[in-house]
Amino acid sequence: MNKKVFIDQKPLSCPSQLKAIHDTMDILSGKWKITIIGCLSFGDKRFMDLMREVNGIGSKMLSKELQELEINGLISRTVQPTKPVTVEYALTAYGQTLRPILWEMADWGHHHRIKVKATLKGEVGHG
Amino acid sequence: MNKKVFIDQKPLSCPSQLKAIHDTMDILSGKWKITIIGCLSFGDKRFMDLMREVNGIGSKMLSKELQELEINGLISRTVQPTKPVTVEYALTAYGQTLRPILWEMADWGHHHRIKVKATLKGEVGHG
DNA sequence: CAACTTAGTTTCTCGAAGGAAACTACTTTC
DNA sequence: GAAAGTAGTTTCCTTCGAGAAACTAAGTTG
Repeated sequence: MNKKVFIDQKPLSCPSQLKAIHDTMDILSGKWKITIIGCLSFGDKRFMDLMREVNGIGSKMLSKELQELEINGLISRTVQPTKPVTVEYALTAYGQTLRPILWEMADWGHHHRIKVKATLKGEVGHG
Repeated sequence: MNKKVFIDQKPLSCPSQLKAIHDTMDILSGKWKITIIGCLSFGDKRFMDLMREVNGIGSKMLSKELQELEINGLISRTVQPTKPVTVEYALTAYGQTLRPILWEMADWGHHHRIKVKATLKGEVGHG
């Protein structure tokens, strides 16, 4: 668990590391994937639920993003034998393993916002 | 430091968290940013060094990606008074704060690769 | 059988991302 | 003064990501 003590000193550029980072980025890329994952982190959702909750998404994009997430094992798609048929999407246990990454990114993004705000203020006062 | 004990239970979808994650993703997006950051994590580099080391990049893209990284404070650009003038790019202390994210992503991407390989083997043996 | 719901797919379109090659501008070396 | 090295910029072109709207398909209700 104190692997980071070492990690923080090392360069992060061995080609295999970069490839791995890019793989992760690719899987999370696309305008809606992270929002969808976030949405499903609250609990299972059906297609129409996601259409309503993911603000601004169209059915084509939702369908495409869900397919990609499913192919990568991050979410599961279960057809329920209801009438009419409904489809339940859920974060898989594997999808949950993204949490550390997503929290690190949320954390960094939050700090970045604060830093940018501070920089702007500094520039206004200065120039 | 054991914030994660709590974090791992919570959903990650409060709009502000998602916004922060997307901010981070945007800053790291672009085909070459991560490779450039990785490259600079070994030490300072000049424009032509990066052209040589970042395989496949063109001068237009390198210039553009460097500008964006500089705007976000992740790298610094220093004109050296040599003849002919050279320009040194370096990871800033702020750029270094991306390390935890990048290592989490490298880690996850590595595990994902192993998992995908295992899945493929399983499918071949099975069907 | 018309209207509505669920869960998508298809088509058409536009703008952004990215690449190749040529060009700028300055300086040193031969 | 031509060639080569520095650090880019500009132009032109192609491809990819994404959106809007229409359409499919199956079942349900009145």
